[in-house]
Amino acid sequence: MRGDAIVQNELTIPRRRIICRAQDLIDSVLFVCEGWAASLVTLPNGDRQILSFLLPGDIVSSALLFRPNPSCLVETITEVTCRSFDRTEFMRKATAELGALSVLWIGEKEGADRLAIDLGRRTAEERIARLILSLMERLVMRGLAQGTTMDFPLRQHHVADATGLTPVHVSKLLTDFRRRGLIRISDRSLEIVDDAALRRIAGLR
Amino acid sequence: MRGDAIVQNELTIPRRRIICRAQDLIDSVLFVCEGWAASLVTLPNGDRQILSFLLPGDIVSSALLFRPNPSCLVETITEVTCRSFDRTEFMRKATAELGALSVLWIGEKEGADRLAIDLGRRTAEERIARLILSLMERLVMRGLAQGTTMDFPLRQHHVADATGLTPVHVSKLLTDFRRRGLIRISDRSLEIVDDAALRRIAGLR
DNA sequence: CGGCCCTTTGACGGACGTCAAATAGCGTGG
DNA sequence: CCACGCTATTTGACGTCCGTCAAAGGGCCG
Repeated sequence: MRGDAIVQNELTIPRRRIICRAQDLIDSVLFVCEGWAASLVTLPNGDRQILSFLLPGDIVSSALLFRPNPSCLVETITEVTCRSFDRTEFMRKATAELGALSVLWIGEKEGADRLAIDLGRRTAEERIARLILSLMERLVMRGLAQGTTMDFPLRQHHVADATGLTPVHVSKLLTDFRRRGLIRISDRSLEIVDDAALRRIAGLR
Repeated sequence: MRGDAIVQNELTIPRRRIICRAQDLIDSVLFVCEGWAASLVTLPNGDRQILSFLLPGDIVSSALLFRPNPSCLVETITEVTCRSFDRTEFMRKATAELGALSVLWIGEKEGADRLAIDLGRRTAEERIARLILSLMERLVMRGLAQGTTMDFPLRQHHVADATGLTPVHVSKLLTDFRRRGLIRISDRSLEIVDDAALRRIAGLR
């Protein structure tokens, strides 16, 4: 899935900005190069559910590979730079590599299923621990973190929106995590101090 | 995606039986012809989360299109008959029709996202109402229900496993729905008596 | 310095879970 | 057809996790 030849352009988006809406018509495929974003849904009552965080290297809504209608809102968290490709052009090249596409597909589906399991069957503590660990793991896999410390641009309301909780409860649990010496947060950076304990809470052996 | 020529065979599975496990190796693609099944995950503590119900016409785990490892357990609810196709053979034919594949893909992803939203942000009442309405809708689309009445082979523990609730709480809410004249359940069949009210509860205008 | 957003903290309430016991169905075998 | 046993469902009392509300600090930027 090398697409260097068909780069449409590269663009930079300020933080807290909407990249695309569910009603938009988008004829390009976007990949995040730097920064964090989130794809999410907002309910009539104003509640928000973040479906996934987009980190550098992620595709913005793989549904856009197949049709121009985004399935949900995508919003930047930090400033984001990304590359856009013409959709039909991109798919002409990608079709040959169905394998790479299927990896994308399966990865997204597994992520969505994991989220459902967390929200359906785990406590607030478990959900937050799992969120932290999964973000760390994804960043480490991409060489963007060393294993115990990572950039952490999320506000507590992002954590709340991702875990199905309220910002108030997230605050209580995060300060509790800190008091128990599990993590350290300062200056938009998060350090996992007691990895084993955090994994135990997350239900990972 | 017509595959009549490559049917491997047709098989019948009794109710309450496991079709495939996450550790299995399956080199065929299965489609449900009759009956209901569920794909689900079980946690170490015994909790279960149903990720989707499989109705006649559904593919059993579309991940199996691309690799032989199921991502979760699939279990029959009623007796199920299904058709199996050789995976590589099936994909050879399907690759030409990327459009049909993408419809499958997007449908599954949307289903998974809807589930996460329900579990993260909706009350027990809303979740159950939405489950009933979505099952009805899917059956009607396939001509398997007339719009107000459907076969309903689910036990309350299935509803609980799908909505992230306990069987006890599901029982209380279902009897409440019945007392309020919203639905009628008898003899493994469910009738929506007050569709408008049920939709209102579900948050669908 | 003032305003805004974010975080923290505490008191309180409600939705849902847990536990337990009673009842109802349902299939099996006598 | 009845007896039995198992599994589902119902119901009530009670507990707890998490939400709501409100107020009081931080931190950052003009």
